Amino acid sequence: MNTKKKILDAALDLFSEKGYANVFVAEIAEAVGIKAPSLYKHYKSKRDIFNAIIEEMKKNYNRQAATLSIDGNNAMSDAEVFSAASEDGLVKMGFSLFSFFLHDGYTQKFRKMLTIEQFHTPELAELFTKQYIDDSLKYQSGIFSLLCERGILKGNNPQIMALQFHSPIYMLLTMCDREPEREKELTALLEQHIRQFVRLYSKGDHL
Amino acid sequence: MNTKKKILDAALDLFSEKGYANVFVAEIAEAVGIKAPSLYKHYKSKRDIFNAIIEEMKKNYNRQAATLSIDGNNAMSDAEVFSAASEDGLVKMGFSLFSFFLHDGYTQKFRKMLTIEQFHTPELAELFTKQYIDDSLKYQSGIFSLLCERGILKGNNPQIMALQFHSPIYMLLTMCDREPEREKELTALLEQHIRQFVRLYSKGDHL
DNA sequence: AAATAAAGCTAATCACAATTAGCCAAAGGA
DNA sequence: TCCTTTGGCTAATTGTGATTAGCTTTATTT
Repeated sequence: MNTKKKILDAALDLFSEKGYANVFVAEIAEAVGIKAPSLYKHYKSKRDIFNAIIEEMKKNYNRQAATLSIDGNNAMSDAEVFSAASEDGLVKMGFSLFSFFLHDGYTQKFRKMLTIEQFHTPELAELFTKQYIDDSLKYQSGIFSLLCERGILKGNNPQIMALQFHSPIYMLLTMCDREPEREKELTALLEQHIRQFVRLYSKGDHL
Repeated sequence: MNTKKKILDAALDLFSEKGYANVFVAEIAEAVGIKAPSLYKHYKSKRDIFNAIIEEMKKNYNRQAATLSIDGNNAMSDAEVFSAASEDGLVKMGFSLFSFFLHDGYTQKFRKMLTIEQFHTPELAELFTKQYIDDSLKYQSGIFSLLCERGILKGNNPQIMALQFHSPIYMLLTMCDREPEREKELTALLEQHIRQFVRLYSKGDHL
């Protein structure tokens, strides 16, 4: 039931592995358990399926962003500040971010699909940068800004702190996307990065 | 003259913008100034052109890597150590790396092409990670290792230092690939990142 | 229960794009 | 100069893969 949704899932699955142009509508149909022409009862073209995926993922993202205020437009609760205040707290935060992005099926597939299709239109390029970089940086800037204000970390440029915190995580993530068998090794690096980061920005610490 | 080479150039140009599957052989031919069937006097198929690009770029890369010992297997000269020792030295090094990768035509096009095609085969995924991440990290680890040994920087984990130095640079690079109009803004961030990085790893510095 | 809509199927169609056939002109070595 | 190779062209060929036509069945509405 709900074939329309199943089509999107199957298509995302295939697009994320092979790219839009290398997927046949017949493949999508087969994955759903119907024949190719039947797809056209639900979507008017292959492109239309692709666009629907984008719209759906945008919607999800914006919903998430609104509740988590991940788009950087909102303050943190005291509980959140507290949990990010310690080295272990930041490790936990980094890991959960990393793990979610890496293992959540939709998130990973959508990221891979956008990676492949990002140069196809400027809109996709912007979406990519917004979702995976700019918004994350804004959100984390907010956190670091608070941590500095409260004297928990030193530093006067939260934006750069966010860049330095986030980009290694993101890089390790994309490496796992390409070579999943390296996950263990790369997770170890992730932890070392975060611990080092905290020590660097801790007051009076000498590494 | 040397149509064979011109074909590779034109193909790389197109593949890097639209991806392999979205480029017609007729387009490549037109860019070269010949008709599609004439291409087959030089390469036996479209795929063959793609493979030739990969081989050519691999060769170039290995040549470069050998002379620069960028693959991390070689020591630095004293002059290089010296030039990397100061804040301005590292800024310069980061900028020249960034600028080369961003503006060198072949380098940028090849990176974009690999980005699009990376999930097509495991070989391409490995090539991507090797060229743009692992080798850079090894190389920079070597540098930071030296700088630490000589007491110029503090820190005991050159690999993580390299990760923290390199990944923001790489992230800003990919952002410029997607949205070239942001180059100025992103270059400013690059400089701030490097200066901050040096201060963090400087002995007895208080940000 | 009749009527209509929704969703599936098989069998075309249609378009397009890679590749091959076969011809011709220029280049260059014997 | 003749012969062969090289690289180009036009005109097929071929395969394929998205989409449409038109029919059937199932579900929904009245």
